[in-house]
Amino acid sequence: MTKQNVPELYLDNQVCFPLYAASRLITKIYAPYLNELGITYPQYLVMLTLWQYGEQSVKTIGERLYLESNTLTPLLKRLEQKKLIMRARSKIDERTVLVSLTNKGREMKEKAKEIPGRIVESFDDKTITEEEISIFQKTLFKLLVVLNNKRNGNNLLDNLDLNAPGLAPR
Amino acid sequence: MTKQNVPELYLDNQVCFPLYAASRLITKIYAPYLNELGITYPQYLVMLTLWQYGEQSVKTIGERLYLESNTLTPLLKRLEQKKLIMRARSKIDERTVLVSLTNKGREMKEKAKEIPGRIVESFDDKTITEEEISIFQKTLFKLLVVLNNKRNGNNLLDNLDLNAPGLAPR
DNA sequence: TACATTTGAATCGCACACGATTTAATCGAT
DNA sequence: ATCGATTAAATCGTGTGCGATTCAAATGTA
Repeated sequence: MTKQNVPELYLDNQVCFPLYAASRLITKIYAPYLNELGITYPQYLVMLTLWQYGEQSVKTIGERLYLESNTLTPLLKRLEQKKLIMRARSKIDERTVLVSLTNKGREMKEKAKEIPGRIVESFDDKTITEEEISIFQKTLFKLLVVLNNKRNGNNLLDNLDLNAPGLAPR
Repeated sequence: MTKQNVPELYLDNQVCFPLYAASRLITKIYAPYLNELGITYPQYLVMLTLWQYGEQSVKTIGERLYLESNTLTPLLKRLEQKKLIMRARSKIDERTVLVSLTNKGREMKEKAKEIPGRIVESFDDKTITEEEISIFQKTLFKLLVVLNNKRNGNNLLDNLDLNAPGLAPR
């Protein structure tokens, strides 16, 4: 990508805006399904990390979702109000708040399991092939690594948690 | 293929979350450059549409950015306070509010022109090739079409404004 | 052991997003 | 021409995001 071709608006408008728009539209696709569970998309992501990894600190959740306490603390309080999670100071390190699932939170996982399938169904329109999505996902993943490293001001790939929900299988 | 491995979890967690995360990280990349101009990323997108198309209604801006008046009205009022735009009811249709650039808003374009190049520079790290980005952009574009059609509940591609900023060149 | 530094959450203020509703203007079928 | 339906903005309430700051706990170093 030479400077010459960039003049006005390549990555800028060709990628950044569509990414921003697609992200919002996808959240809207989830909304009706998540409404049935009574949670929002960001809250769903927190639940996903808890279902996958179990009890963990606010900081750890933040590293996995690329969010910080200023966003997570209020969000977690809302999940707590809904009796889906519990928050408790760690006995070992009083600075740390450990987040864990309640029974109600664990039970929600069963209902939530249907969601991915229902989302994929709604994309089953042959416009985009599975292979295309696969390639797309790989680049998206790389992009996330680059962006995350820019943000942290280093060149290590180590910073990306490969086990973050949705970043790697399993 | 067991339920566990079904591509279901695929689009869901493999694409949706990274898309959400990448979108936010990209906004953060823009922040320092936009700070120099005193505007936010969504405000920058509105300015882009005005620079590209000139005077247009709130509804039209919304169609181009996939936003509605509940988001745009307050945002436009902030741009108006900054003396970058003007808002005026249309004489022809009193329901419509026409948004246009002030001189200050027009002048900002010159400064803003540098931004795309500076953004692209920060991606010039060889991790992602130009071809990869090109393919990525194509799929992203298709995705946007599919998502937008889902949202509007029809199968026409016509709904997507191919001239939306960043969706197609020129 | 003191004590400055670092760290993890929380808090604060502002700006989106967006579902739902309201208001005013226009359209359209009779 | 009338009046119900539609349309464009605005308004309202809730929930993120995030930069900046605060606070308390833990850490490192003299």
